[in-house]
Amino acid sequence: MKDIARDLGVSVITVSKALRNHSDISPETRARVLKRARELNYSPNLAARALVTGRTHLMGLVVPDLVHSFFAEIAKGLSGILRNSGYSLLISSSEENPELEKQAVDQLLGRGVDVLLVASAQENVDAFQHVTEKKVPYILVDRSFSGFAANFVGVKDETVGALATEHLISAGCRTIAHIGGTHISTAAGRLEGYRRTLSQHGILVRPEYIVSADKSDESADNAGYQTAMKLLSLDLRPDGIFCFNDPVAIGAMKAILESGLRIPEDVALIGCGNLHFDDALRVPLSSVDQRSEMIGQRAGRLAISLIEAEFPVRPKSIFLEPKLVIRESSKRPR
Amino acid sequence: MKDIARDLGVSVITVSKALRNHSDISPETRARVLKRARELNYSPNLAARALVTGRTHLMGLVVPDLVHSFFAEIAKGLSGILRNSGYSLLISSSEENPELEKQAVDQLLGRGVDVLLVASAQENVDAFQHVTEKKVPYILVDRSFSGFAANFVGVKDETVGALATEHLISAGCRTIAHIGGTHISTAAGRLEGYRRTLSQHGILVRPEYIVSADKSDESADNAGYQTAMKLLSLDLRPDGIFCFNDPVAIGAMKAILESGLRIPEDVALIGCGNLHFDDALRVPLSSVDQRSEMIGQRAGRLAISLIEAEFPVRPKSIFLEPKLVIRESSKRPR
DNA sequence: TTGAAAGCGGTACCAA
DNA sequence: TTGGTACCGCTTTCAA
Repeated sequence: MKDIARDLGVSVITVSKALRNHSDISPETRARVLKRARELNYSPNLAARALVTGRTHLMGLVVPDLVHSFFAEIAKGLSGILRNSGYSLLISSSEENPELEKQAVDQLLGRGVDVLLVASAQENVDAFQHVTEKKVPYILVDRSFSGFAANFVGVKDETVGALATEHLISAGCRTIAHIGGTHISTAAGRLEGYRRTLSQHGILVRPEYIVSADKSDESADNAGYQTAMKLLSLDLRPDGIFCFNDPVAIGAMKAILESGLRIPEDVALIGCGNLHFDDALRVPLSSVDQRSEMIGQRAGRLAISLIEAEFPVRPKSIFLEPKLVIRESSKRPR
Repeated sequence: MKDIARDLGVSVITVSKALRNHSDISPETRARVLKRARELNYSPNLAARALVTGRTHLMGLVVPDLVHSFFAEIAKGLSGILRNSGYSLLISSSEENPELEKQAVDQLLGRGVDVLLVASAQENVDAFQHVTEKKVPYILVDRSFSGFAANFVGVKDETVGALATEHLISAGCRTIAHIGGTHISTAAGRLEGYRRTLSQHGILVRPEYIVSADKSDESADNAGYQTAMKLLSLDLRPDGIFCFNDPVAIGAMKAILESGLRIPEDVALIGCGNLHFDDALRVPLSSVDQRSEMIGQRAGRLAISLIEAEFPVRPKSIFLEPKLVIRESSKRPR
């Protein structure tokens, strides 16, 4: 900037203003500045700008697992919105570990991100009080905390659970099990949708049909495999299994087939997330699409609006409509 | 910092030094400073620090596709190494588009990243001259440019191609086709390995067996599907197909099965990347593992060493050993 | 329409 | 071992 100013015989301030399209600069001065800036291949020092404006133009995203393509798709959607917005994206993975998530959030806050987006692995909301104190706006993505008002983008998990369960029922299943997750809102919501739908259809909700794939010490598909095996060994074997996500469903698929059972004839199967390769699985997997990429996009737009809001705004929840995707794993002959 | 200094009756400089474990501060002063800093929940303004030191402690990673789990795993490995290192990771996706990649790189350079890691979608190395000028160290990941000396972490693609082809031959295939990619080093290297191995075994390299899945206008699996269909309609149908990555192989798998052929009896299939869910596919897919997560880890360590090097160091290539993973898709009865 | 002065929150250099 | 001064590169406020 100094160089440009010197070369043109104007002040640094003038250059600064011209570069940012400030109103009170004559068109010709601006043109000259822009020209020289291009010639010198100038690009502003964002750290310096951040120091004085207090805005870093950095966004932080924390996901439980980058390799789970559901979250990768969210990141992709977000990344697309941010392109050409002037914002850069810091991504951290918590590995589904609440403690690591806290560290990641702290690191991002220390970085001075303008906004934080988190698909949280926390069991409760305590960790976010801390974020609120720092006055950094944040958005919960995919996973929320019941009874806690915060910006949120995702689907209504009860609807997800209801859609999946309803579908299994209409496919002729009557003994429907559910493999859920632990501690997180998505698990609770989907379970609730499952329960409600069964009840509405006058189907008994059996406690032994509700199990959770605890993946604290193993991968999701492994957990799904183990859990499904238990379900299949019950006296009254379920004829349909609704899994709270696709990786778990993949594990369950393996368990069912290894037990010599057919999908969907003996056991119908449905997951959540509609991963890109669901179609190419051993048995193409039915799933509830959660609009993962769209979640990222909407979250990105909301994030920008939050940053640019003059005053703190009331938390806003954006609910996307989940969509049933039916594939072989649940197409039962009537 | 000012507050701490005031509270303790020392200078800001003393605080600064104490906080950074600078040698010439008395242990007791340091202890007092640390204590007060903790009480005040102080965290340094990284933008300010970056401004004066010229180091942002930011790393930039550009990948062609976040949703392709091969790259997600690289990001995961990298992210793991960076945890607690004081570095944060900016991630951008180029969507396999050279132009978008350039933009992403420029944005990251503008951000002042201390180092850049790129799995490049460029056809040639021109775009990196630009990076070199900025004197920002960078590492090519997975994909390199032939004859261009740069830091690199990945596998030797010729070995990958050789491993896969060798395996198909030993599985009894004699008419082996290859679905490659376009313009990038990995595609060229794997093709070369394929050629060389066939020749070594005295098998004719037929041009009509070498096709490329151009995914400029469609997804990789779709491209794989289309391309495989062409191969299957040849007069002399191949009895084995080596695909240059797993998404393409998934498309090819679909094509083969839809054509009423069996895998591996009629056509054996192998891909590259060893994606996590290869095991759960319609036909479990043989693949060459490229140690994706390890690539991320090694790249991360190299990146840190590059930043901390006093003097520019000679570019270093780290080659990991690819590993054959045999699954149903290539287990042919002898 | 332009520019001077001040300062954002730190750190480096050198003197005390 | 401690601290003063200057400055990193930019923006904001206000005066010219």
